[in-house]
Amino acid sequence: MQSLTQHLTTLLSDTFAAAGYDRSYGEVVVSNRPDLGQFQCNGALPAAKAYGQKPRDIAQQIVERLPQSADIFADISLAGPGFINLTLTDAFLGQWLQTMADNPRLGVAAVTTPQRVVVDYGGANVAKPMHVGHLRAGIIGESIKRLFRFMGDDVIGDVHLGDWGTQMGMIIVELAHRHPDWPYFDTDNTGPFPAESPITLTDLEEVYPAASARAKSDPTVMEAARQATMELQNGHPGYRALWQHFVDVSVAGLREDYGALDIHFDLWLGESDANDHVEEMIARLQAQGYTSESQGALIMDISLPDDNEPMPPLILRKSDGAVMYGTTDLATIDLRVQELRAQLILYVVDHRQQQHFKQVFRAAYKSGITPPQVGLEHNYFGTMNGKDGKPFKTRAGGVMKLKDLIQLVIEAALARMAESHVADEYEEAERLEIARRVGLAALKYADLMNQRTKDYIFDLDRFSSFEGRTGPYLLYTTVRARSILTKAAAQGLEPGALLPPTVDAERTLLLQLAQLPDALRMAYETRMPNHMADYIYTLANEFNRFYNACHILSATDTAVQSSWLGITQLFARVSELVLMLLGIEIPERM
RNA sequence: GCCCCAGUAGCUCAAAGGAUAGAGCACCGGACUUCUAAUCCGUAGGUUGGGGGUUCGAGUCCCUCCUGGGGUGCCA
Repeated sequence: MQSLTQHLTTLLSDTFAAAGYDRSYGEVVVSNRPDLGQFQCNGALPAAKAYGQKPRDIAQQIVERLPQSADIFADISLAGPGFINLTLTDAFLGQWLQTMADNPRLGVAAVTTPQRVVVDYGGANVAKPMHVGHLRAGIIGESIKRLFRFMGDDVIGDVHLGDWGTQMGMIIVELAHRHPDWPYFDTDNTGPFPAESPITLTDLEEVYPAASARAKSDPTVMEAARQATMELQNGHPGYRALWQHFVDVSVAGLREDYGALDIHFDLWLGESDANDHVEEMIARLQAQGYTSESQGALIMDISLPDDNEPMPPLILRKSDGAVMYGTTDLATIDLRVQELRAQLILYVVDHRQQQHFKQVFRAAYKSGITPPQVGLEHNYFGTMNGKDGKPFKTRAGGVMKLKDLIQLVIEAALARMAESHVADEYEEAERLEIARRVGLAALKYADLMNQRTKDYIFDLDRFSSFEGRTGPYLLYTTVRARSILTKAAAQGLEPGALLPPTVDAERTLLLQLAQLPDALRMAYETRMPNHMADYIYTLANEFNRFYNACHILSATDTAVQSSWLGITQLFARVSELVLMLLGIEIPERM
């Protein structure tokens, strides 16, 4: 099923073609002048240049060739230098929305050739608690994953933990410093080692910053950390055993944190999972002549003749023998292509990694690890800045923990509920669940509404705001629609066939509902959930206008009433779908 | 130094080269004996950082300058 604008575009394209012009001029978009028409086609203006004619003359020819009967268009007009303004008949609009309502996918066509897509969007690191800086990757990545899945692709979400770099060595060295008596540090000991972790998550949250600080301030500690990292990667039994403990402990905590955000991964792999593949891959790259030695390191040149900036080589193996994340990322791509049969890999990672991914992607294509038809994309997002415009530190301490932030928004939601007394008589458990969903909706929507690629200001007030353009507004509106349907059902009233709209608020709501496929397609093509966030806010706003203008349950005309219930149901279905795609849970009532 | 990104209402953000640059917050004024007022309606708020250029048409594309942020071979 085509979207409404696609349908109209086809119609206009045919008309342009019939008049002897290229089809491409027939694109129809929603009008930015609703006072003049519901849709517009601007094709006559560029066509005028290509064909050496006056734009108004071309537009006039198109207008004359369009079906003048009242079947589709109530009004076709020519304005300004050559804009074609289109307004649909209410009958056609009502009929179109009925078709959408009858469609299980709400008129959203699935992709014709589904692809195996890997979305790499976790970004969390072992041994570090999740903080506010981890929000975006999880929230945006989860939404992209859900959208791709809904569009019909075969999607695998991978958290891809940071579990193999120098930080691991730092922790090992720090623990060796504190507990030299632990069996993991006895070089003669090859195991077995204790099954019980010697360290808890709480311990790690204190150990990591301490380890990081000590390594940074003391070069010999840093050197020891590098050495430990190399030994870990090369299979030092004690280090491996200890490392496995803190990975397990961390992953248990991370599962909880992501679970609390309703973010779920299909794979809990990390950098370390590519390690067994690294040697083979490096050997292959060496044999194929892609590598060279430089300053003791094994590197791969990935510069191109027309680069307008110095492009550093990808360092496959450091001079100390350890590998960095560029190497594990490359090996991970190899595994994803070979074993997961990935056709498209999306990296939802912040924009500071742009050069890194440029390097890795170049290496992947150059070496043939990635065949040309497989897509590698860095769908980067902007950093969260403080009110001073400076980014939050992702490495050093002092940043608000994710758990604290979540707790804070839930408490704000509870306060808001107490204020309006709506939930006073609800059971405690339900009240808490509503607060959880409302708080998380506020948090997630405040993030998703921002354009993915841009930085934005982290402002607690925004995350605990429940009025206007917020997540809770969307929940409230959806719950309100559901509530009407429930009340109607209790009176024996069911949603029925959609009639042509008669009220302005109703008409604009239908037009907005009809844009669902376009909004999803835009978000899908650009991998930007904010297009869905924009859409659903506008839609909810139109529903609330409709709600205020048309009192459904007291409507006297039963056919109109059942049509309005039909519209309400369609709105609820669309809203539930889009909120699901944004990763936002809706309460039963609020 | 070089390379990316951003600069739009008091604040936070929108605006596939199209007509009169739009929302939310905050401010001011209206609408609940009626389906949940976490709602709706209205007023006000702008030489889109400066300057040049391309175009029938520029917030959007090009050049240049200013400001801020990020990246820039052995952290991630």
